[in-house]
Amino acid sequence: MVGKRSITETEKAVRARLGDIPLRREQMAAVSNIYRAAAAVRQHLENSVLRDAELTWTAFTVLWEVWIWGESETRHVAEEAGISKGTLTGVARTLETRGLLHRAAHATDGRLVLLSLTPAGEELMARVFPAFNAEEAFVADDLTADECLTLADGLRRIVARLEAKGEERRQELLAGGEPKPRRGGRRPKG
Amino acid sequence: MVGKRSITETEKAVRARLGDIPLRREQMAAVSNIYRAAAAVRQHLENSVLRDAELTWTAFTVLWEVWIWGESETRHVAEEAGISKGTLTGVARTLETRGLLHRAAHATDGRLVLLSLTPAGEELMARVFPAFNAEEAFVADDLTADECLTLADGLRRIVARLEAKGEERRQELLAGGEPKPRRGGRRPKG
DNA sequence: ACCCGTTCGTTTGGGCCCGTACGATCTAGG
DNA sequence: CCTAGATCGTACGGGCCCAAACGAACGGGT
Repeated sequence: MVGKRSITETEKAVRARLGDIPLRREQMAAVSNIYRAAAAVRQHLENSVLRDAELTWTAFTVLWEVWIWGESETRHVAEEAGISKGTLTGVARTLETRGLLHRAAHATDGRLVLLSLTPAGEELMARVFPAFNAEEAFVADDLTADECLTLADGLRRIVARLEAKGEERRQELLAGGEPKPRRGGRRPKG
Repeated sequence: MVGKRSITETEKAVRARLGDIPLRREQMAAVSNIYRAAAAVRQHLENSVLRDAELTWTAFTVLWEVWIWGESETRHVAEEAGISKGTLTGVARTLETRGLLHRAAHATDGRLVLLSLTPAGEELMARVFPAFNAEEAFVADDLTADECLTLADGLRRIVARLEAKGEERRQELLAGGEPKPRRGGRRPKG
């Protein structure tokens, strides 16, 4: 599910594949392990707690944001959940259909939509979140509390670096070539 | 894009939301930062190197596996890439249409399909991978090499724990309640 | 040769995901 | 007022994603 070849084995194959290209091994090991760990943790939670509650990862994330912060504007929920506003429209509709989420108009700004949990949504989160947190603790249970904090700090510094300098970096990389559109996305009106 | 509220702020809101439930804060911080970092890194790479090459994250992962390991059976590629075999069928078809991937029958086992890169695929990877690796190095550039190794080790231990005990744990959690089907997935034949 | 359980990759259905286009709405500046 | 620009959530198109169902192919046992 996460790959059965070891990091060491992979690095060896990479060096064999292009021994001339200078690799940054430590950074590569750290970053590629972020993907592996994220996928493994997500899969564990999806196949245990979330499956039991019949929630997808994203649906849970959306409910969690609204649960913690209370009634929220959709753009903020999308931002916090790390999904596009277009995606949120669909997820929110699904959750509304299931009677877990409520959509309401803003009192003074007619463009805004506010999301809040229904009583059923509140009940679900009160039941699911403790189980979710228990599994988060389970996956990290081979690490001491100190090691968890060290890990969290290293990851936080990567996130902080990208928030501070990511956009600038992407601009630099694109300088010269026009920004090709990502595959997918609505076609021009013509 | 990754959320503008701090971890500290979030934890405070969580405690306010359910002060009675005992949280495991260190583990929670470590694990939730894994999601944040993974999403931030993936988004950075998708919006720079991969966008320039007109590749999605998954498509790149599939090409990378075949590039590093050479002609491979599809089930192994899916396993290593961390996607289901059904997903791989679609991704491989897309890449085949674009002339980057080649599909061939196995010499003796008629069930197997072998994937390999076309010359165009080889050329693309030789150009894209160095840029990809450079961005992996960029995102971790605030960490020393030692810190990268510490980070990689912590993440590796989480992955190892899940590989060793994840399945068993999920069995324990399901004991008592029948395993509800994940949302999505083909309906039973009835 | 013929079963029969196993293992492939593919199909299918439901859902997530992004980025562009779009219409409704708000807000400044005249 | 009124109009130009900004910003909101939604519609849409293309692609990814999973799990169950499926048919082709394998392989051991008779």
